[in-house]
Amino acid sequence: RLLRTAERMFSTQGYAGTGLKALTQAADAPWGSLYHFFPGGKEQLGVEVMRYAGQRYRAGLKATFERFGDPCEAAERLFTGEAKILSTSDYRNGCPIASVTLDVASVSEDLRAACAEAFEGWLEEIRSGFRAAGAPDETAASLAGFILSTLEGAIVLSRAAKDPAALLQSAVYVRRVVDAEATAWIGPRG
Amino acid sequence: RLLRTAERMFSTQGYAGTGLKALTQAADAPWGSLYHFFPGGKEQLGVEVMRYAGQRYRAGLKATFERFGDPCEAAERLFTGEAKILSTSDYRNGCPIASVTLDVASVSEDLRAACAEAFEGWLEEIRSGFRAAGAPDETAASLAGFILSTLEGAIVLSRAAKDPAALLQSAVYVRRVVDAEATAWIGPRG
DNA sequence: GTCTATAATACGATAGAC
DNA sequence: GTCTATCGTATTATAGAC
Repeated sequence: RLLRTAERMFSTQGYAGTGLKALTQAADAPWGSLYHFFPGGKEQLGVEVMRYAGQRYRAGLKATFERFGDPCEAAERLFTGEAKILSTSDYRNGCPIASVTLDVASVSEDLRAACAEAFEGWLEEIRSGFRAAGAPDETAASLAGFILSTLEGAIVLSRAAKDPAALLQSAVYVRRVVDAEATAWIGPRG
Repeated sequence: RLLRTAERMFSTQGYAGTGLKALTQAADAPWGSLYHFFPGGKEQLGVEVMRYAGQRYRAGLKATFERFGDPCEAAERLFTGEAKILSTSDYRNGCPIASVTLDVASVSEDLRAACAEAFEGWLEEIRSGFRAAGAPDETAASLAGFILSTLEGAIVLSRAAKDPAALLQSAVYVRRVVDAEATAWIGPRG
């Protein structure tokens, strides 16, 4: 339960902005239990939260790509889905990995590596979605990097503006890119 | 000088992770001068840093678009240029606006608005770059949102992985998108 | 007016009580 | 083993000395 609460607080307040005292209070957990479960302190907590959130979102990605047979449509849905999530949560429910990355990438090497691993898992999931549709390995890899980059950046812009415009604009162009690439391996649309 | 130092520290450590004491120490400024220049405390400092950094980077964007007559090439250079900046700074020199946004977008309304204004200035600069080349207003607007989203997200992924791959992969696809769009308003390449 | 010293508080971490 | 009380430090903010 601490992990789940920490994930939410990291995504809205960042890593440095989330106090351990406030965390235990929000999770209705006693103060000592934190250092019982995480003897390594805040850094260990952060690493495990990155792992936890990484797996959770990765499962969501997998579900999205399995739900829509066409990976191109799945990619578009990532953007429109996130737009809905943000607008219905008053633009608070962002990406915990991105928040922690920008806070600590240059401060804690362990945490940076944990963030990188979480992102890598997402990239692998997106890659496999495109490979399953017949895309070559290299194409799937660069498409995944492009899609996740655009998605993460659009979340940042949308949260700053409290407006899903960036996500919706990006959705259109990303869809266009993946559709165009798809014609290269499945032939002209059909 | 405080603004310049704070911009750098925000971009590497985030807003919450940057202590005012460490800031004055890094800027070789006495402790009291901070509250002399910024009576509103840390929040006012943050707002003014966002303004300062927003204008600085906006000038850089303008210079890039003016340097390369073709806005499509300018857009691509934003990515390759940032890739060089990151790799030569050991992936520390990220985007201060994005860092602060993810730290405080849901905590301080004033700071969130300042971040949004900074991003909006960049978007306007990119838009004007494309409008100058003949793009319709709506096309320029959605292209700008897409480009800036992808750039910001690619910076996050690159910093986490300590690898410019995300930026370079994104550069290819962004270039492809803007080139394809350009044919719609200037006719087939030439 | 510009800076040093200090106040009040919250932080992360560690003891010891049950 | 699980939780409460406390420690030392760092934080932001405010006084008062020059």
